[in-house]
Amino acid sequence: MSNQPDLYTADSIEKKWQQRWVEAGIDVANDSDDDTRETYYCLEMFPYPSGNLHMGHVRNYCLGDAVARYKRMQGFNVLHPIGWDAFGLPAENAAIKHGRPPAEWTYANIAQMREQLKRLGLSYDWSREIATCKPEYYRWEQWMFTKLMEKGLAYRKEAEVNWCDPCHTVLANEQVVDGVCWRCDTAVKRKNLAQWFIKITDYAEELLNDLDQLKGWPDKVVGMQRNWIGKSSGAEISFQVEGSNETLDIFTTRPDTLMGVTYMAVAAGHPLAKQAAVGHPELAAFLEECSKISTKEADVETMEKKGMALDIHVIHPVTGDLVPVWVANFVLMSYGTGAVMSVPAHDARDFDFAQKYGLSIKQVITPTSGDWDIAEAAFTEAGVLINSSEFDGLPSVDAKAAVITWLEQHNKGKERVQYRLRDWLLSRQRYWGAPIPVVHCVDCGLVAVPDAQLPVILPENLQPTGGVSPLSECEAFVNTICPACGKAAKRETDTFDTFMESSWYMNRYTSARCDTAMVDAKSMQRWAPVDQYIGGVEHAVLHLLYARFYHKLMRDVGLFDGAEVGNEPFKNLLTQGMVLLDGSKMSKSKGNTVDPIDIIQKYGADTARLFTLFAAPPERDLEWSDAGVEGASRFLNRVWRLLDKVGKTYQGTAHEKLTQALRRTTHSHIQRVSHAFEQGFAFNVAIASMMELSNALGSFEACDEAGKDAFDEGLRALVTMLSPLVPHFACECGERLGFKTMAVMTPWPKVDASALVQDEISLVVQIQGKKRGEILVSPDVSQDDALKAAQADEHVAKWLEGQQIVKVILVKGRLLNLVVKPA
RNA sequence: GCGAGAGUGGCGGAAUUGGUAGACGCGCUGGAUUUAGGUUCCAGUGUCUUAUGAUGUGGGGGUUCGAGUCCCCCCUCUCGUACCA
Repeated sequence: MSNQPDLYTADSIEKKWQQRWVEAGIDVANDSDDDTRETYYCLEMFPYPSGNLHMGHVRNYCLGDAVARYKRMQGFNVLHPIGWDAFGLPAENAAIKHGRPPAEWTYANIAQMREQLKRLGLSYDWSREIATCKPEYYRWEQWMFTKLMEKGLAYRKEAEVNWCDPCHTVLANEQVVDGVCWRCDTAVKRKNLAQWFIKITDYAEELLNDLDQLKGWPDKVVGMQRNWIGKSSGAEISFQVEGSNETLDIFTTRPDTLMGVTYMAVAAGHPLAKQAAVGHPELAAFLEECSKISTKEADVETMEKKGMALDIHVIHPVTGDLVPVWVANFVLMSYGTGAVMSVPAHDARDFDFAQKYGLSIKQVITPTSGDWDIAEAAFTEAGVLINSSEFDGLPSVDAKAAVITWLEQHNKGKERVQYRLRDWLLSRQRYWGAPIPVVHCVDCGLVAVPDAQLPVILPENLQPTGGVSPLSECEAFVNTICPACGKAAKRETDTFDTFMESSWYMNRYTSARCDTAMVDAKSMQRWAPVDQYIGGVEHAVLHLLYARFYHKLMRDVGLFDGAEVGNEPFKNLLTQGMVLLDGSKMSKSKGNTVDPIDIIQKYGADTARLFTLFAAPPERDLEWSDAGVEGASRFLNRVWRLLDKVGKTYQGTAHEKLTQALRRTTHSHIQRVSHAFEQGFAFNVAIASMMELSNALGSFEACDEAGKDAFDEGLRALVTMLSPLVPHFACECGERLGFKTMAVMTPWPKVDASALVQDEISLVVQIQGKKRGEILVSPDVSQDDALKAAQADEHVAKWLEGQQIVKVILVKGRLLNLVVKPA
C-alpha cells in the first residue's frame, strides 16, 4: 500500500444517496391503515426562513434526524416533517431595505434554505412541507379565531399595552424580556390601545395542572412555565373608604395577618390615587414621576421605596379602625387589584416602608418557638396569631381559613386565586402576518368574517415603508361589505402575532394537505402528540406555552378528542444547548460565525453531523472546534479503511479467544450504543462507544474463517449503528459490505447475549478499598475461591503480610474488597 | 433576593447510577513512513515521586468495607426570575 490513504469522497457519495432516498421514498410517513407499525412523531422547531442555515439549525436538525432515523430502524412508522415559520418582522425590514415585497424575499429564502437542509441529508417527509404565510395554512387560524370569538375566548379591549417603537407594534407580555422588546432590545412603552386578546387566563389552571403530566420535559422548562403562570392563593378583601360608598379592594396571600394592617398602599395608577391628586399638585407630580419609571429601571436593588399619604382613610373590616391610605411606587397596577394591605410586622417590604415613613408596626404573628424582635425585622414566616382578638392562638394555616370564613360571612371579602399570567395580546400593527378576520361595521360593530368568506387573503404585493402598515392604506383590502348587514364596512388591518402560526403547526403536519379542516381528526389520532420535540430553550415561556394552550383550544372547538389524542402537544422535550465560538454564542452581530455550508463543502455533511453530535451532550452548549471537526473526519476515514480489511487473512495461528473477545466487544458496544440512544439521546456517548468498537476492529487480525466472520459482524454492526448519525457514509459502507437493504433501513442490531458470556473475568482486588491487584477468575466465582485466588496473587499477598482479614466483600463480576487489621 | 442546574486532566467530556476515576475525542511528546510539509501508523500523556508508591473529581465535615456519585456546611460559575402583595 502507498502512504496515500484512501479517503472517502463525501461530495459524490452524499449526492448519490440523497437521490436514492428520494427515489425509495423512505422518509415519507405512512398514513395507510394497513401499516401496522407503531407510529413515532419526531419534530424539531421549524425555522424562520432568514435565508441561511446557521450552526444552531444544524445542531437542532441533526439531533432530530438522528432520533427519527434511529426510530425508523427500530421499526417505527416515523413522522418527521419540516416547514417554515414564514411570517414575521425580518421579512418586512428586509423589504424596506431592498425595496421588494416581503413575500418575494420570504419565498426566495425558503427556496435557498430548503436546498441547504437537503444538503445535510435530513430525512424529512417533504410532502408535508408547510409555509405559514400561505393562505391554505393561515385560513385555519382565521377560522379558529372566529370560533374563539363565538365562544367569547377572543375579545377586543382597550388596555394599557406594551408598545415597541422600532418594531412599530404592540407586544404580548411574554415578548417583553426585562422591560425590553425580545426582538430589538428596545425599552417598551406603555400605551392605551384597543387590542385583540385571547383568554389564555381561562386555561391557567389547566396549563398549570397539566405540567405534572410532562414527565419527558426538562424540569427547568416546567419550572419556568409554572413561575410564569404564577398561581397564588389567598383572599380578596374589601376595605370601606371612609366617608364614601366605595371600597378599596386588595389581594393578599396572608389573610392571617389581617389584624396587623397599619396602612394601605395603592399603585400610582390606581383610581383612588388619581382622584386624590386632583387639586393636589405635589401628589400629582409624584404620580407623574412613578408613571415614568420603565420596568427596566425598576431594579429592586437600586430603586428606593417611595410613597405619599393620600389623606384618605379606609375602615378596617374587622376592627373598624381607620387605616391611612398611601400611594407607593412599589405597588404595581398590573398585578392583583393594584392595591395592597400593608402589614409591616410580617412583610419585609412593608416593614422598610413603614420605618422610612414612621408608620406603626403591629405584630400579630409570633414564632411557634423562640422569640422575635419585631423592631429589628419583619417576621415573614407562618406562626401563631396574637393581638388578633377572636383569632388569637390559631396557627397561621388555620387562621387563613378562619379569616376568610369571617370575611365571607360578613360580606367583606372572599377566597381568591390570583395568576400572574395575562391574556394573550395577539394583534399586531404589522403587514407581514395573517389578517385578523374581522370587519368593522358602523352599524353591527365587530363582525367575524364567516367561514364561507375565509380566508381573508393578505395581499402579497404591498411594499412596506416602515411606518404604518401598508394594509391600512390598501383600499382594495380595507374596503369591504359587512357580512352581517351588507353595507360598506372596513376590514381589521391588524395581523396576528406570528406566535399564532407556530402554536399549531405541529398538529397541522399530521394532515398537512387537508383542505376541509384545520386538522384531520383521524390523522391527529394516528400521529399526535409529538413524541419527541427538539429545540432551543429560549421558547420556554413563549412558543411552548402558547402551543400547549392552542392544543387545548383545538381540542375544545372539537377538532379532536382529548381522551384519544392527549391534552398536551409534546410528550418529550429536548432543549438543545447553543453553539458557541470562543465561549460566546455564534451571531452575525458579533461576527463569530462558522458557515455550515463551508463545513459541508470542505468535509461533507456527515462530518458536520458527526461533529455536532459528538462534541457535547445535546442539552449542553457546544463549543465549536475546527480541530474537533478534523477529528470527526478522521474517524470516518478510519472506518472507511476498515472496509479494506474485510475478508483478509493475516499470518498467525487462529486464536479462538481473540475471536471470542472481538464478538464480545461488538455486542457489548451494541448494548452500550443502544443504551446511550435510549438515555436522553446521548449521542456523544454513543459515538465514543462506536469509536472504541472501530478501534477494536482496527487492531483485530483475522487468521481463519471464524475470525473473518467476527470481523464482518462487528463492522456491519458499526456501520448500521452509524447510519442514523452519518447516513450517507453508512449507506455507502453498507453497499460495499453487501447489505441487503440500505444501511439506513437496516434493522437496529440486536445484542447476542451468548456473545457477552465470559468464562474468565478479571476481578479487582482491593484492600481497605484501595486497588492492590487483579485476579483471573470465573464470573460466578464464590467468595471463598476468590479469596483463595487473591491470597495466591503475589501483589496482593504482599499487602496481606502481617494482616488479619476481618471482612470480605465480593461484588460479582467487579471486585473483591478485603478489610484487614494488623494481626 | 428567590428558584433551578453545574463545578472531574491543557481542552470537550465519560463513569454500567455506591464498586478499577479520567472512556472517547482534541491537544501535546517521542518514534516510523515521506525529499519536505500534510496524511497515515506505533508508543506515551492527571499530579507528585529515587518506578516503589503517594495523591487526585471546587473546599470542609459525615455515612460506608468502599463516595465523583448519598447526607450536612461553605465557595464559585451559569441559567431563569423578580417590588407578584
